[in-house]
Amino acid sequence: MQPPENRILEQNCIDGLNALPAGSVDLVFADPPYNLQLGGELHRPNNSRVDGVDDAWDQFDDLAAYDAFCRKWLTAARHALKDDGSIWVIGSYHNIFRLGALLQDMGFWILNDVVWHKTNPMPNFRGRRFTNAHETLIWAAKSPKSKYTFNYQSMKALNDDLQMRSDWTMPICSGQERLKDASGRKAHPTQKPEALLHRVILASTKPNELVVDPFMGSGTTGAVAKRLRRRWLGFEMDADYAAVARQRIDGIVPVDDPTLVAIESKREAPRVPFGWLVERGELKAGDLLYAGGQRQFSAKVRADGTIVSADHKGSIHQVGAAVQGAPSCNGWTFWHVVQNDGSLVALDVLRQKLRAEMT
Amino acid sequence: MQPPENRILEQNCIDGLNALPAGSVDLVFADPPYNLQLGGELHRPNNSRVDGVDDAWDQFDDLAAYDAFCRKWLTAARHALKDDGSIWVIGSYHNIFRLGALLQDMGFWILNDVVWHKTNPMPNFRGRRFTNAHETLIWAAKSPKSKYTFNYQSMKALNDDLQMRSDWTMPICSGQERLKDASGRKAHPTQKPEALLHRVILASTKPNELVVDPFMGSGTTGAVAKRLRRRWLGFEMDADYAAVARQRIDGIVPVDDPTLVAIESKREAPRVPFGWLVERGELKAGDLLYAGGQRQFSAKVRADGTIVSADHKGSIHQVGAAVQGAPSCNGWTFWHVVQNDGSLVALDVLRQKLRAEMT
DNA sequence: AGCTCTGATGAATCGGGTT
DNA sequence: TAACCCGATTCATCAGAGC
Repeated sequence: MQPPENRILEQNCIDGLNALPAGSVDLVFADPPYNLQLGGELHRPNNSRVDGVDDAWDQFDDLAAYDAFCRKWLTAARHALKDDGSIWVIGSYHNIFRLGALLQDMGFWILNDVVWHKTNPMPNFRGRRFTNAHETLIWAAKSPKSKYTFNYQSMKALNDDLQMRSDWTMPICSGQERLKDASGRKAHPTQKPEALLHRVILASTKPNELVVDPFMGSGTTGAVAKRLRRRWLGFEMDADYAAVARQRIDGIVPVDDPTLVAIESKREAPRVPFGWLVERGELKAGDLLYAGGQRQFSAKVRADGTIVSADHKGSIHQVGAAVQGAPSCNGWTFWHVVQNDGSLVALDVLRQKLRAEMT
Repeated sequence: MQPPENRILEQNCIDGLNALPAGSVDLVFADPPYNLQLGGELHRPNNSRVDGVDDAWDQFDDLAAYDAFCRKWLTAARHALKDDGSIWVIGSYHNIFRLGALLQDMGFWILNDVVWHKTNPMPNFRGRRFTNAHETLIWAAKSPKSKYTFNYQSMKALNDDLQMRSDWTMPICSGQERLKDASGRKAHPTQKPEALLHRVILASTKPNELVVDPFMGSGTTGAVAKRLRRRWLGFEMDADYAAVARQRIDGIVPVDDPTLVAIESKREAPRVPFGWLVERGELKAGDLLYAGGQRQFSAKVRADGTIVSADHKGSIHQVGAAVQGAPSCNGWTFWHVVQNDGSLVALDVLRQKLRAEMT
């Protein structure tokens, strides 16, 4: 018996996966509900309202209900998966620990956790936490003995001939790629970027294998699978989402050679904030900075990377500008530190050193 | 009863934490061991994985044993922690999902998961997976209602005046910082970089607060806490590790000037009611305030520190929100006054002046 | 055509003290 | 306890208008 393929089934994925022939699927990619628990409304500092994910499909009574739901669809996915197949799940801190623990409890063998480092995340508007700037993927085989697929050379080639790491830098899905409905609003609240699925599918499947997405949503998995000449199957209970996804995937043209498809974002030269020099111990809180002829200006370094000079407090740039009465200042070239031999060296030199170590 | 402080206790942390007065600890930082073998011997996450595990039932036994162990020390940590304290744990994919799920099950409230992006990770020699290039930290409050400490401005300063994100780029601990034993070998297998603890402690504690590390190891937590003028306490059962850590921490010199490690929080700045500006004569009843482009909004100051704008009457915040039709407004930055030279200056600037005169 | 400026927006567990 | 009120808080990117 063959599983259905290259279709979206408007069906509960638990029933759908269980109905597939056992061991018929090469890869499962799952972007399940995250179980976000939003309080009231959230506003940006300019008072505009944040359009959060408060859809009914993301509501669960409690952690136990969420766990029970996940155990069911993971069990169904395990049934459908080949012994040498593998599974990817994606989530945030709200749910990823539930998913990871469940996978382990069920006998899956975690191969990697992968961090999607977002280049352009939404800020934390209230200043109460760190900017939530990443999501986590877990890649797991069905068992420790599984002969899972990993296209090592393809991944290395994608990464300028360096081993692909467990942290992936990519922008969120926006602009032309983001699907819109008739009224111009986003067609799906959590559409994933194609670059992410490109890397997942290229890493862990071979051409013509079957990729199944239990929560198809806007259809990114199907779109990328089709382009990369993999077979695919998706479950999506929401008819509107399913319609959007079908239309999207119909428009995809498979490529002749997947390795020719380059939709990866370039790596950037790392930014090095001044504070990192303090954290790293290149400078210590209390160290003195000098500037101007005859060391006309001086300032003291604080533990958080600000500096203090008489009445002025702030970043190296702010204080540099203030002591000179100038509108602006490049603190990296303005301020100097005394080296062991008594000579002065600009902060910029220390930054170069650090940057070299970080590439 | 006061907890012991600035010491390393060679004691099981479960007993040790339980013996501390309830609610006496401001911050817990834990780098727990990872166990895949029954029999009580614990292995660190980065050590080579246990080879003997090829039976799925062994895994389940090990996972259950590990969960039970973690539940015990987390329960003890919860006992010792203040209601408004917070906890950090660090781990890899082997154990971080167990820890995260347990924290949630026990009522902790996850604030962020943070990714330590390693600039120089160990490569994956066999080429069967992605290079394991990060570790994950979880930062959690004791409950959703907790008034945990987050030094937003310090973190922002540390990152060149941009919000600190949930992904932190740092090298692993090596070179001079890495502690060696008498024979030149590394003194501890999983010594954490001081930069990591610098950021953790600076983010989530105030000077002189108590930081406790249940698995002290080579003493990085104590070293950084001491340097940043926090009180600290560590548990370490291995006498060799404890000795190394004590010697290390003894050599640490705290930053000499307490103001260099102090936290500047705008939220904690002394409150200056708007009315004081009127009382002091900085503004007079009848003076006009302006806001918006082209002085779109205006309001008149009254003698009691309220303001009036057409139909709206009340505080600078209330009227600012009302004229904009916004849910809230910071009147200090919204409203401006005309200076002698005709330019506009925000009320916040006048407040700054007054605050400076009050110190 | 090309530039600048403005506005919109993205998986969000986003107050605290006083009365 | 609950109501009230002060007042702190955003980054990268893209679309579209305006020049």
